[in-house]
Amino acid sequence: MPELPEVETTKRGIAPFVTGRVVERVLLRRKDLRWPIPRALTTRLPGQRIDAVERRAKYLLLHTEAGSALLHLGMSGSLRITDPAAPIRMHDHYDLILDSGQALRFNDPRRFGCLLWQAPGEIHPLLQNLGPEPLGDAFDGDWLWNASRGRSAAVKTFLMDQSIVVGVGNIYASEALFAAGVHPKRAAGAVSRARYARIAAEIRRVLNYAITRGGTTLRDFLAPDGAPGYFEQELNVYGRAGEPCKVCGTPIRAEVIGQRMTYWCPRCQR
DNA sequence: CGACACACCTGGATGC
DNA sequence: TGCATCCAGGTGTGTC
Repeated sequence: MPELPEVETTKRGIAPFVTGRVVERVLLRRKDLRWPIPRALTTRLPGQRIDAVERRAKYLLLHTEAGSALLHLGMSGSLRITDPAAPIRMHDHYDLILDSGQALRFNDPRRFGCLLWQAPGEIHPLLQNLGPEPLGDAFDGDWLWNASRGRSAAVKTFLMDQSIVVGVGNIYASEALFAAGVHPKRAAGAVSRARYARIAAEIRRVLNYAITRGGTTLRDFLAPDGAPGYFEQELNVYGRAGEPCKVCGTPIRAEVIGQRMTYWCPRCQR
């Protein structure tokens, strides 16, 4: 799925087309994705103007006076701006039809994404236990260091915990740890304050750089204009098992850590 | 509370 | 070519 850079790319892609537009109609082609789609999407959203688009963690929020549509792309979801009359493709699950004559169309083969509703003045339960934004001011090495004391889980698993810091998924956790020179299996609680400063800085740098490249396209992900992400060409370790490290030439290792395939250079990362 | 296994779902790649 | 198997960008839930 889309991690933070892909969701941010999606946000930037749709914002100019949906901000200030009125949702004329919500067309659902199925009644549930990961969870049932609440009635509010068809009873409250139509007729509302989208005042702003926000990304929080890997979620997107379309804010209106009556409440906010809460979207998640799951593992394989993508949003496109399209002509509502454009042919429906396999796994096109819903359209938000706008007063501009265009539609925001969601496609998601695996249906791990969701479409939910947040009432005005409320914070949806899914957003309540999230850690800080990695590109925001509340996130730094000291935050990670403090949060990690006494934790025995692998540092890579720790970084992917959305209650610690949001937006870092399986690709960027491996990439940031490579950039920081930290072995992904090291216990989170055994990583020094200085090394967390480096990890935090590399998370920021890698995410920001990936955003400038339009994210990473491994198979499904496309920006709302249909463009793939180009960060794949910049991956140093993810998906490169057995290939030489771009820094030292040592074959990249791969192993499942915390149920997710993890990649690292055994020489550059300690 | 933390750590971990599992579940959800489809499609593409791989191997026989 | 056909079929079985494995793997995939996430994350809530249940168990210990």
